[in-house]
Amino acid sequence: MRSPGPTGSTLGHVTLHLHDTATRTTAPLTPVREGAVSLYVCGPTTQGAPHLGHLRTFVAFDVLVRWLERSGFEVTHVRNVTDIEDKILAKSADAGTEWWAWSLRFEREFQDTLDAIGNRRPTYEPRATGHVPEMVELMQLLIERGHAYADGEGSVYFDVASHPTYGALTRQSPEDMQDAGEEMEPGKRDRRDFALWKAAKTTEPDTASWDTPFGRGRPGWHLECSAMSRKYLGETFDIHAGGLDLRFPHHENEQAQSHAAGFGFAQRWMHSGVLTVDGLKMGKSLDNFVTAAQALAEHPTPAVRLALISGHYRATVEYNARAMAEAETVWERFSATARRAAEQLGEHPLAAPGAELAAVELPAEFITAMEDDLAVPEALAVIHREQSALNSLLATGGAQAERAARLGRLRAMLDVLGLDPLSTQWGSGDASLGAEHAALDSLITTQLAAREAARAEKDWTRADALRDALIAAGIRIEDGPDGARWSLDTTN
RNA sequence: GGUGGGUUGGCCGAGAGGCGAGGCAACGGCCUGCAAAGCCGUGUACACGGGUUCGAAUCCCGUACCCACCUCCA
Repeated sequence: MRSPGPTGSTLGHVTLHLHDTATRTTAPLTPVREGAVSLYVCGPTTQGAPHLGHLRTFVAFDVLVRWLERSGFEVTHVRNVTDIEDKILAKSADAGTEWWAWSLRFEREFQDTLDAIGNRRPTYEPRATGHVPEMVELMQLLIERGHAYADGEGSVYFDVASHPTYGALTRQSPEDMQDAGEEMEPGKRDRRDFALWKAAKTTEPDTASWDTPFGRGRPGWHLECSAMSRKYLGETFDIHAGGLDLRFPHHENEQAQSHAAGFGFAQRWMHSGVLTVDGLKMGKSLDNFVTAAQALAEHPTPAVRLALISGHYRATVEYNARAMAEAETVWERFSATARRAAEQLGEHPLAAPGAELAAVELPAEFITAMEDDLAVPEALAVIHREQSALNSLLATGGAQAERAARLGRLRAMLDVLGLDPLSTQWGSGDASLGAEHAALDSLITTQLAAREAARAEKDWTRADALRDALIAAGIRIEDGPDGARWSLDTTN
């Protein structure tokens, strides 16, 4: 285990390089506070169920967090919940539900889904509605500094013209945005100005607005992230991350607010590529999402996770049946190899579900790949090579110490990706020793014994009939030197 | 129109001036009673046209097509 140095993590000459979408360069990570990394990831708006586009982003940055922690950094990971917003109010009203009940329902669904797919939980998950005083304070600061104005009706706007570097993040000049912008509300001075705070509407419930010195209203979308990142990470922090589609307007506006308030704000921006279906972005505007629930019901969960990280985090990833079939096959191979090795190793510590994988030394090529802007596709190539070597060893009965070492390395690398097949999260062996599994094991073992007897008598017809019946029932049979072992065939 | 990203073998997907990443599929071999699993082997691909260079998928110029964002979006 290495420890971070003053300019980032160190391992000989290797240093973590991450791409910064603001400068479009890939450079060494140099944290504000030595040995620690502060990360803000834009979280969900709880207007509906999580879809695969959300998962893609949150899984990508979960891999970042895992790698940072594995590298010895103390990570403070904040992911907000936007629990009040136009669509939440509209949809809950249509459904005849309180907006806060609607929000909480999907907040829980997001949390459950992200737990299910194996993400680590953020350090803090602040809700927008819990930070109204912080937002009011920030608006007052912006007004004092001449970068925001209240319209007297309860709305507060950011004054884009007062902030010369507006557009810097996305390299757009405000002049090019002349005819764009949010709705031209009566109190706005310029169409490009955006709402920090939105005046209460008579059509919206009283519970959806708060009293402020500027009048009664509710948070605009962008202000909350500036207020919450400041509260939990400080005025200057290391990384701000989110989906590529949030770059504009959301991140541009966040940066404008925080910089105009005098904060150092994010030192680096990381954006995950979009997830596509038939070549087009999965998203609200096209209404082409596959919900997380659908995908997880149709495929083994770790295979979904694997499919989402199989392309580099900044590349576009296409979701389709073919890609999923491949991910399932690959996952099944990882899983089978690890289980086979664990069975051979018996009580060895590296075969246990809670093995100390952090103590396992990772292959240099794997580290090099991950340190190079999280090159997961390259890291997977290293994993595949390790897997082949382990399989060869298992077939030829190599030395126990070497088998254990290779299994440890395989698991440790997969664990960085959140895909250790023997973890309590994904382990299907010991973890499923429930009554159903025991009953199934008893029945199948009887069938396999009958097949062995037939094979001993060279009654191939009967032996094959027994095998075919098990396969038809969805049982995978693997013959080995010590007899047959079985597992459930999850690939269809 | 503006700002970015992209086009790699049957499919997916890295790489970024010389060395055939890797995976899935397919085919052959080993193993097997036969299979499955596993292992070994087999693929000279980089949108198109010019240019630079001893050498270009990689750099430069041009062209075509695709995608994202340009105030709802992870």
